[in-house]
Amino acid sequence: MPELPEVETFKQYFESTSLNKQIKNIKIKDTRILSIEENIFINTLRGKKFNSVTRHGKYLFVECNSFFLVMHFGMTGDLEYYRRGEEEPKYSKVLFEFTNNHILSYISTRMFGKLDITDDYKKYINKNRLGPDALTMSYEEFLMSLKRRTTNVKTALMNQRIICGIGNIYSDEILFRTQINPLTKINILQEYQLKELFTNIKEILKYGIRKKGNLATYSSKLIIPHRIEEENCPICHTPIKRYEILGRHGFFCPTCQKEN
DNA sequence: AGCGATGTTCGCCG
DNA sequence: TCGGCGAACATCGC
Repeated sequence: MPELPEVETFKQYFESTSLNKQIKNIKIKDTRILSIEENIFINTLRGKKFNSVTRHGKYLFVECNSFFLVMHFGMTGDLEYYRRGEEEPKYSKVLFEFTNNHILSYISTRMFGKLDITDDYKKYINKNRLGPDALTMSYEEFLMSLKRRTTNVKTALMNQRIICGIGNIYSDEILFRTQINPLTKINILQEYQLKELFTNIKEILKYGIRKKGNLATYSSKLIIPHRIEEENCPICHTPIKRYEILGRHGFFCPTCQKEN
C-alpha cells in the first residue's frame, strides 16, 4: 500500500528490525522482481550487513558496504520480519535470512515492485530523473520543479519526475485540503495557491506518517475515507465526484474544489 | 466472473 | 529533446 507515508513507515520498520545483522543467505522466489541479474544481487549482499536506510519519494535505499539495495514497492508491496520456523508470508518474493535466525521478507502481491542494486543512490535518483522528495523539498525546489509545466495539478502531483512520493490517494487529499480542482492547469495557479499547495503537501504527508499510513484510522474530515461514489463531502456535504485521469480514479468535491 | 487497484514505463505524437 | 497522453504490465480480491 505504498505512497510516501507508507514507505516512510516501511523505513522505520526496516530500521527497527533489520539493521546491523549479518545476511546469511538470500532466497529469490521470483526473479522478475529483480532489475539486476540474480547472482550479482545475491553476491553483492550475502555476508554483509544493512547499515542504514534512506528514503526518497516511494523508494528506499539501504546502505550495505558502499552499495545500496534499492527497494520499490509498486502498488502492493510490504515488508515482514519473522522468526525462522514461523510461516513464510504469502507472496514473499525475496527473503533476506540473517544469522540471528530471523528473516526479512520483501512481499509483492501483484509483482509491481522492484529490487535493484546501485553504488550511489544519488546517481540512481538522477539517472531516473526523480524529482525532489515531497516531504523534504524546499519551496524553491518545489517551484523550480513545476516550472514550464502545463499539465493539470493532479497529474503534476502524481508525476514522480516533478515531485517524488505522492500518488493517487494523497494527491486527492492534498487538492481537497487546498481547495483546488484537480484538472486546473498547474501554470495558472496563483502564488497564494502554490504556497498553500506546498504547505498542504507537507501537512498531509506528515499526518499520514503519524498514522503509519493506516488509512482505516484517518479522520472522517478528510476526503480519503470518502473516496467512494455517492459519499458526501465532509465539509459541505455535496456528493463527491469521481473522475478518470491517467487511467486512475480520482475523487473531489465539486463545491469545495471549484475551477479557477 | 469481470473489474478495479495506494505504481511505473514505454511508445507515439506534437 | 522534451512534455503530454494513453496503453501495457501482473495478479489477486471483491
